[in-house]
Amino acid sequence: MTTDCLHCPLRTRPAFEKMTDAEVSFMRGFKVGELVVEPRMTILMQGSKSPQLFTTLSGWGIRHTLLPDGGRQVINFVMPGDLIGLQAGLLGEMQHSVESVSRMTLCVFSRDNLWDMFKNMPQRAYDMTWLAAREEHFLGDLLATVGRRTAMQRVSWGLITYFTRVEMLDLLEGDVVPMPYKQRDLADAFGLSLVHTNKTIAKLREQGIIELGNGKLAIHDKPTLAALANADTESRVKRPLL
Amino acid sequence: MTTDCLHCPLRTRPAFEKMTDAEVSFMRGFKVGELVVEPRMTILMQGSKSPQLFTTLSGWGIRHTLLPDGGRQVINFVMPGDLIGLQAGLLGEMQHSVESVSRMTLCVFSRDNLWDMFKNMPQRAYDMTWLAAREEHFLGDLLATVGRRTAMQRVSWGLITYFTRVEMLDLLEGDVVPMPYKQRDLADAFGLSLVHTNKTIAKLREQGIIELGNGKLAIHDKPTLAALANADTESRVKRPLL
DNA sequence: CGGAACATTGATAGAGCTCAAGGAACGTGG
DNA sequence: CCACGTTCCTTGAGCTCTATCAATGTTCCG
Repeated sequence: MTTDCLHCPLRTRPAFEKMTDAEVSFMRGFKVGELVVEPRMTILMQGSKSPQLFTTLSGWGIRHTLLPDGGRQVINFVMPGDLIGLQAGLLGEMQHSVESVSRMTLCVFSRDNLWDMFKNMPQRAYDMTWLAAREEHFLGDLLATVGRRTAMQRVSWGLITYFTRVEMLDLLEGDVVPMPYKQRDLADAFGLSLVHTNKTIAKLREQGIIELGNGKLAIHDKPTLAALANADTESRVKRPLL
Repeated sequence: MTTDCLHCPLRTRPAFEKMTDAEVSFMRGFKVGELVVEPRMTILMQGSKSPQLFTTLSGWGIRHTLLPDGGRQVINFVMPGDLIGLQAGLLGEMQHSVESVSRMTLCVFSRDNLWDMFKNMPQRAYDMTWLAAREEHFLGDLLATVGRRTAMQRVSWGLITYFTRVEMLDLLEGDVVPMPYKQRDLADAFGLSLVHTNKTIAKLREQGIIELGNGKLAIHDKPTLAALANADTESRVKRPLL
């Protein structure tokens, strides 16, 4: 029992651009199935040649790189509406792994149909490239954070950025958003040790700026957190959904 | 006096995929001009809405982000054949700046013709998306380096990666490649201070592993450098040229 | 010859890491 | 319903890697 694109629960959310009827019907054909994965499973493996791409229908995941010596760098957090596997689809091989954090439901697309899309539905192809460019933008921001910010700035920046992304998905309740990620995940994203991440979070908590725990993140004092982050405010534009 | 795509000096290099006649003639129409910039000039400014994309015909540049407090994170090194301004072309606004390091010659494309390309030359559109995915891959690797490697690993990884990229452009002479970037640029790429970068390079030099200076980089002992880098070997595939 | 840009080196301090131990929350089985 | 294991979070102590500060050297150009 899979979700028909016609009744896609994501499509109508404010974060996403409107889709034309032609696009929706194309996507119905593009979608070859649905995949449900349990928490902490590997969806795509670094180095693998997956024949499939996915769009996250529900749930939370992580994209990360594994270094030869066992180190782990989180590349991005995966949320509903996010496309994954573009690298495998285009380059032929994943350069990082994708794992589920919560239970996830994924729309499955076949790599073989990608070229069809470029040929027959250029609007969708354009959207896909748009998403790739946006992904690159995110990565650049994270790189600047990890390369040039202090621990306090990294954590502040990371939490604000995360908060804003989730907020746009309409998952905000008061000043609280879901936070399924563990401190281990955050540390690996910010390029910090687990211990130091924990201590930095503790400082923010003591000052009453945030609350974090039990699968929730609350930001009580956003202006202060933003100031600590040494960041410009993100522009919020609608994005296409694939 | 601009270069006709028909006689493009890059197209035939081993790093790039063959182009069909139809593609070449399309590119001739796509190219609206040529731009020459002197060293250390800003080509695209963070936050600007450039109406143009560029492909580097010759010369060397840098993509970097500027933080509000003055910090600078180098995102990537720009070499001949590299496409720049994709973000401005698609997202409408640059998220990082691009500056020249040496004198550069750039092929100029108009953003307005991008959609034409997706509509009428899907093969080229596909190639562009391929490039975007590859760029994302580079960024992910750099992120993992900056986030999870020690200073010695970062410098080793950075020099090897740089060397390999340049090598593929057919610019290798013995074990020497051009290195127009200053230690300041390297430090900002690796997320290290200038002083510490200098001292780390000095160590590699003392051990006879590399030579660096006077606009050249020589790698005398690649296996040792690779071991120090804690990295897997990069796969070398041909890439499209836009 | 003087100045600018870049590279090098030494001294010192501090941010963040590692190690280690304990606490809290939660599910499972007896 | 309690004991126990597992996973995650928290806190303290000590140390190391890297940043910062400061000075000197080098190269090149006008």
